[in-house]
Amino acid sequence: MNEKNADAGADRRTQLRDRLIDIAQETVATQGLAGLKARDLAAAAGCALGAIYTAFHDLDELILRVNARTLARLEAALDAAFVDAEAELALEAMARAYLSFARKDEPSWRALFEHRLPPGAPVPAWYADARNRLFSRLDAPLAQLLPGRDATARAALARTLFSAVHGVVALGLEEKIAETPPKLLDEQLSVLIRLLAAGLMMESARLI
Amino acid sequence: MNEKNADAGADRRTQLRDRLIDIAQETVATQGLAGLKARDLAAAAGCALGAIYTAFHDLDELILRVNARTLARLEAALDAAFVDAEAELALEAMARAYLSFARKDEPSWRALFEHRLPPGAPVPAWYADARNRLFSRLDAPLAQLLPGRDATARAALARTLFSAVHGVVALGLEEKIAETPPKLLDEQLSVLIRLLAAGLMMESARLI
DNA sequence: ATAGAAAAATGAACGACGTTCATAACGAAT
DNA sequence: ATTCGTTATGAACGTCGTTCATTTTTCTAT
Repeated sequence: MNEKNADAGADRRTQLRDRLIDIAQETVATQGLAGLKARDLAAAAGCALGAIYTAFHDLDELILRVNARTLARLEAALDAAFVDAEAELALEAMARAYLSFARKDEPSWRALFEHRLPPGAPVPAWYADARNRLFSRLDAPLAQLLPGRDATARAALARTLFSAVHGVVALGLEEKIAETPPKLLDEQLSVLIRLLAAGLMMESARLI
Repeated sequence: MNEKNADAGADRRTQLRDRLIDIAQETVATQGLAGLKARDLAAAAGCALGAIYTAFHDLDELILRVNARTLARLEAALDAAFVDAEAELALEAMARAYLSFARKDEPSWRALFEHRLPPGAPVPAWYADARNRLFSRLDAPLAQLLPGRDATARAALARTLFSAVHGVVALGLEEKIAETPPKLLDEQLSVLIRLLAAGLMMESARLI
């Protein structure tokens, strides 16, 4: 096997991979994770059923790729919302952006948390990286609110705040747990940010 | 059909229902929702495969029954943790109890949020009642912290706080999203409660 | 150009799943 | 003993993800 052959093969495989991810992304966006079926996917991609398994080890791997793209879009949404003003405003803007993203792309967003790998399967490093980048978006506002804290403490705090916002959004959009009217959910998020920001300012005062 | 027959039939059916729920509960507790299989369930209950569908319309209905029991145990755990002392202490105790329950009964707890009904299927009223009771546990501490608020506002706030705690616990235990070391997760929860309680006290001051 | 070897694509087949339904087993009344 | 309405049964169905023997394509060497 010479170089040209290897490249051609890798190229074809890469093209198929991308096409499958594109289609799967669209399917998950419109019908949710449960709507993703190997046979439909192959039909939509115009390839054989077995071809999917030449591009990916299994559907879980494909789903992780789709989820990585969702994470990237979520990152972009948070970045777009970031306002370089007062920290509480920035935090509120990003929380609103998170809720807005979850509402607009609910099936894709939900897929991030619905999907589970088979027991014992390790999380691929490239996926762990993608989700870790999410939390770091809160670092700048937190640094402004708590100039005294070191980076490690800030990172932990970023995770805590992100998780709290996620919880309000997740349960708020979860009709089986707590169907929350949209207006009330907006209000809940505002209240949460207000309470947390007030708490952070007291922390800050306590440190000085 | 006379009364005795009808009663006997209903009785047998009820017995089978309870037995199936018992076994499903045990299966979910040890192997998670994904471990619940109709054939294994029938084998463990010593009944025919089809008998399951004489007791329940489908497995979703059975899962809702299992989840309702989990909700009841969670309620009991929160009640046991409730301390009738200072509000912040009560809130922290209940948050810890939530985390502790999720850790101890992780597969069952996870099943509460993993399970989705088929699209368009309404949430049964008895299930909605069971989950609504959860939030109300926070009402007493909140009434202490914010004596000025009416019951509706308190209920909304209870949902917000519960959701925030849930978010920290859910993402903290979710290895695919953010594997958090146990000690750090304990710490995150403490910080969250501290921040929220501080925020609530400022709200309270602002109202007076 | 052509034969032969190597690689890749194919889709029928497999096993597991939830659910259904024709059939069998049962019990009560005659 | 016979009938008849109920209930239980598990083989069978349709769907799913995944595999792998076979076919098709692609490349190499003559």
